[in-house]
Amino acid sequence: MKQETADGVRSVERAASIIQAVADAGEAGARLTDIAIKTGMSKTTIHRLLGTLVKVGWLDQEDKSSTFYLGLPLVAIGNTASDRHGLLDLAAPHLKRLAELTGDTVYLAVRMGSQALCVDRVIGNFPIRTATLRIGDRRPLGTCPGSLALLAGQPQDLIEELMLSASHLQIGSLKVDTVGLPRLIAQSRASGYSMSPEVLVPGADGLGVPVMGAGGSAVAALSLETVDSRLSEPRRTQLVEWLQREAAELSENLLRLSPGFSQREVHRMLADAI
Amino acid sequence: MKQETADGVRSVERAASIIQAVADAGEAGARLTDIAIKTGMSKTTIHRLLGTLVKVGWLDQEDKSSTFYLGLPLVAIGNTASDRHGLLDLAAPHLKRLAELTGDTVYLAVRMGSQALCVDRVIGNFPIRTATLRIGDRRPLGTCPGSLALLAGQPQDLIEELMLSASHLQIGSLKVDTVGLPRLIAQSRASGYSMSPEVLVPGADGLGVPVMGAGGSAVAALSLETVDSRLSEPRRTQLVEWLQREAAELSENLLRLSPGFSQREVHRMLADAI
DNA sequence: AATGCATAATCCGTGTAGCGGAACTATGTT
DNA sequence: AACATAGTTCCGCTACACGGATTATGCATT
Repeated sequence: MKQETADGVRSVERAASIIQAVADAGEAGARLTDIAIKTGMSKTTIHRLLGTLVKVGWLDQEDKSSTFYLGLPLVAIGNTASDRHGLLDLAAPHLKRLAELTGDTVYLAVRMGSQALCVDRVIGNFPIRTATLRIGDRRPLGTCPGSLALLAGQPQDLIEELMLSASHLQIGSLKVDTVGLPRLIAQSRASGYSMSPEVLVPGADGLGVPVMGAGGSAVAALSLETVDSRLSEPRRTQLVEWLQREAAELSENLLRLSPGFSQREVHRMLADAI
Repeated sequence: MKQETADGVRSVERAASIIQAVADAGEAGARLTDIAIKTGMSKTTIHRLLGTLVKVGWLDQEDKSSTFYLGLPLVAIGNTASDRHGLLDLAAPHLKRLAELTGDTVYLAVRMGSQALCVDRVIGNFPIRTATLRIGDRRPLGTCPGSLALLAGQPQDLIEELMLSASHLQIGSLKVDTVGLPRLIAQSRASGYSMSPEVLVPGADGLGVPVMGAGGSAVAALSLETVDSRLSEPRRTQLVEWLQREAAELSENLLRLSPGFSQREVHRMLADAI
């Protein structure tokens, strides 16, 4: 065998590995050698690519030290990425309103492969604060209220596929309860909201609801995290109601403003309308 | 002349141009031809790079349409980028507290070249909401309260340099008042806070204070935006006091937890301490 | 100071990976 | 049906990236 299925621009793939390595290093940054160990690429190559990456602003070498950090321009890029179809702007008022009504922490998540990606959050004013997820954090679908709502809102065939997918079975320390999951999904669909399948943080718990897009599947999820004592019955029904109302409104705005239709389809529809 | 000073990995530079082009296109995404027009590169090259960029997850081609969006993994990367040295985590409680105390919108900004980059914000509960900046937005230094505080907090020689820098004179529709700026900087330094040099959004105004890092220069700025009627005197003094207190605490935490010292220096200091 | 050990920067010959013009296909428009 | 526009594939040429070897730098230890 020559190369596996290597088609693609090598340098760019390598550059991506480097960025990923630096991102994994987190707030502390990474040095050339760290990256070499992590990626297995030769130091020479990394050195060359580092130069380019610094040049384009994706990496940053503070003063002239040997530690590299992710470049600040990536902040703007990342934020634009999370605003695809204007979702962030549309959802912001709903998140804010929920956080005010409930006092708890509210999250907005979208699906990224077999994971849920947290793209926004608003922390409420209730004195005891629970804020487990940060923007950019990922969870395997089905392991927290939001990601469960997102999963349950997918078409059935996709659910099967996602549950089977190997990467889905275990990501980090979180393992998906493959056995119990179908029941949880059924429950979510029946009741219109999702509860946390297992307690991740002792004392904290949450609720999630799907945000429907065109085609009847979930494009996002709104979820809420609070101390478990504040999820008991009189309050829970109220919370679910609020979440569902905001999700419905958001869904409506999404469908009106950013259709999942191609330009051609829109054209055709406009033509028909005239 | 052969090539300008072109050293660097071409493909990666090109890939960066493409990502930038897609980012500039914003929430609506970009097509191959759009990118070709914007970057001036040949379609073949773009096509090849697009393939790679999709493969590494930096671009996303929804279903199989011809529109490319920024990949969701960039959200996580961008967020890590803004958390350099743990700034985001350290600052979050202060932002939250300020937003609660004041009811107004609070921003956290850092310097990126001759611009200020907004890396976090919390919208307060006051019924009239002003939220001009979004996370990832940039402003030339000196054009808004936060960026002015950031500028005034730099060492004098850097200020001169930044004010001279051509790119600084006009970015987008914002033009820096080069003439009035030195006075504004002096005022900011004397009073310990900055006011908006000019009104960007009618009826809205703000205050900014620097967050000091090691070496006595500003590493970040806290700022606050509100309706101008809420900035008149009895209240303004109170706001400045709150901002300065939070900035001071944040500064202290920054110095304690994430020093600008190299690993060796830390080593030596620890050794001395024993 | 002197030595030793990392890590980072530079050099350079080799081979291939990336380049882009042109031709082709697909899709929507008049 | 003919046109227009956007995207894809082909292919030969060369510039460009590769990585082993070498040198330079910066910190710790003696």
